[in-house]
Amino acid sequence: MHQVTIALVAERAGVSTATVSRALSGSRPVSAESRRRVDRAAQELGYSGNSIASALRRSRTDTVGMVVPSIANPFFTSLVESVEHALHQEGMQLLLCDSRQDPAIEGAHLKALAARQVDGIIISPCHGTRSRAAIEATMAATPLVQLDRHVAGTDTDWVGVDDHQAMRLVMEHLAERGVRSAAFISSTLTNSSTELRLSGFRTQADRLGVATRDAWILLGEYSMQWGRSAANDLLASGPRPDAIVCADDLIALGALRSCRENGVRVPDDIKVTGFDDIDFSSLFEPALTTIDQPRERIAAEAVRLLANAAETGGTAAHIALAPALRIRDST
Amino acid sequence: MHQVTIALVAERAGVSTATVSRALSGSRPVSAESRRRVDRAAQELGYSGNSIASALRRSRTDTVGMVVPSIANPFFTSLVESVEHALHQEGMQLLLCDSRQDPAIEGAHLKALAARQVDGIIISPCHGTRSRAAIEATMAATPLVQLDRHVAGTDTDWVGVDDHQAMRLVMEHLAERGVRSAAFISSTLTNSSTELRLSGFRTQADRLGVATRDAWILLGEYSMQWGRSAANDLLASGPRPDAIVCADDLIALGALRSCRENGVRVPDDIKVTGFDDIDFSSLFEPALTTIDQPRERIAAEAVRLLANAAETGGTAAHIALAPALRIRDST
DNA sequence: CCCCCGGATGTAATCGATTGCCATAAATTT
DNA sequence: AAATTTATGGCAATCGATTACATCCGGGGG
Repeated sequence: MHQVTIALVAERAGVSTATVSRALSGSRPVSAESRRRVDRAAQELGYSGNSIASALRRSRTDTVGMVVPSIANPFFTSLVESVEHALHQEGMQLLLCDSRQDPAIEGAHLKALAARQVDGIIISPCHGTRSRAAIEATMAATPLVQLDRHVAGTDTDWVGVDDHQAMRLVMEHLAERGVRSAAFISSTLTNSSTELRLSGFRTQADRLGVATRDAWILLGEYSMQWGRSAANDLLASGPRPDAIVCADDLIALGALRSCRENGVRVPDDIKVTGFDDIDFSSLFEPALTTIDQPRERIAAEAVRLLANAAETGGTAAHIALAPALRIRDST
Repeated sequence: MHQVTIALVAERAGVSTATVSRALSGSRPVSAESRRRVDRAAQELGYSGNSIASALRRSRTDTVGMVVPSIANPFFTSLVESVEHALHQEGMQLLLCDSRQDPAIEGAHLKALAARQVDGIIISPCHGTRSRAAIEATMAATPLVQLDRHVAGTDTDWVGVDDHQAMRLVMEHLAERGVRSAAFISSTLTNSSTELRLSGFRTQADRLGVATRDAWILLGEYSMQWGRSAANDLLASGPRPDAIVCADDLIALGALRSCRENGVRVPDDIKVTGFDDIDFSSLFEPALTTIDQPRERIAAEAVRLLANAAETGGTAAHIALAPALRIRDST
């Protein structure tokens, strides 16, 4: 069966292709009579349009590309979901790419997205410095906004959460609960949010008189496995802190598991906090105290920034949304 | 800055656009000299191609669309991830759509994907009957494969797991563990896999002499919340079964939680099984006994089917892969 | 010495929708 | 009644890459 083209519709409706195009898109007024005939012809032929041809002509694809370090990480999953919803509302679609924490794959994805003429790119860079070259090459040709994290030295829009503020909420809450010493489990990654959370932790610990020590700063990766093994090490050796502050929920859930395995009671013996408020966190036992990132809003802002990118060629926007503390049973 | 076109490259290399196209795509031989000049010119100009134009001409987009009922459901998340990987290997990209369990949204997505001339569509239909019309309309124009579930009466390729076989593994395992009665918590959805799991449960219970009763068949939705509340009901009233068999891991995790809250010990007082083997299942306490679906292979097969769809116009393939039982602490 | 063949290249048509520009007709103004 | 505006509609160029077809060249065979 052959593709139903606008020309076919035009012929059947007894009008020109121009009129068909106008009738269907409403880009210019068309007589009621014409519209009716076009609609009917399109209906009868099952015309559904060819957005490729349309995209070529308009140089708009109504598509945005999104690149995340790992689709399977629940935090990114829910960002992807929110972005998809936001785009769907605007009649746009999502090209999803997984960089698998690899700057080379990430670069390839960015290049492919640019070649596809996407209207914009939303990216959570996988590396704090090695993602830079590809991002800079891409942003020259395509509107780009960084999500959650951003690469040092790049001048693009960014939307995320205020990490320092978040750590302040966490630490003040712990201090109120009587915590006098705390460990911090995070990732070795060098991206902005990872670094800001660590520096926020240090700053607030100092400010609130919460003791830390170098051996209590454990850097690995964002995963339950790492959280579990890091907490195992922590609990096995030396004095035990009053609290374990984790840079994301996966790590925290791993830490909770380790505590249980080691017979350390949470929150009585030790308090544990996470970051992200993924779905599982509230359903774990004990339910995890964590920072809720306003994901819907982050996604919506990102989409909005891309939509406006064409107009405001001006300076890059940095939007740090306010985090919220979700107090649960782990503290 | 203007788009760098093939014409620009041609001019700079001192050859025709035809030669540039041939040199870059290798579609036809080109002299070593020409190739060198073209490569250099492309390099210098930072030419990156316009896949929209290419797609229009070739009527291939190197894109497949994927429609899932819920991106956030960990099982679908991991299918999405696997599909993305498989596609990336083939140099293709993924347009991801979330139908949010709504046949209307699903239909709109399918229509949009068809209009975008995707090379193929991978869908997990959100409804057993109401997804049918849209799927049938779409499959006429675009290769389509259903994943995991399929809609009754549609004649498309399908890849999933052998649900009956899976239930047999679960029930035989439980019977071996001495289970004499079992409840089943599932979803009200009417899609194939939901129904096959239920009928498989019944068949195997009969065969193995495991007692069931109507009040022990609880249908709600695929979520932890439902699993928890269903198990609460179950544990609150009447005699308690030896085991709770769940139609997916989310339900099972909710059930596990309910057991703990109700002071029912797992696996001593009651055994619990899931289905899917999502990442969290092995990290929960107790770790969940469940069915591992070979997601990578499901994804790979789906992509392969789409790739071959053009050639084999023949009959639809139904590929039911073998499930594997993962025995853990919950039994 | 002429013809044929195959490799390399160029020219221009093509994919399908959009839109600038002009034409026509009807409505309104002067 | 003439002039001007307004409302519609059509023609054909256009987006950028691919490719059918034509061309050109040099070498081998007759």
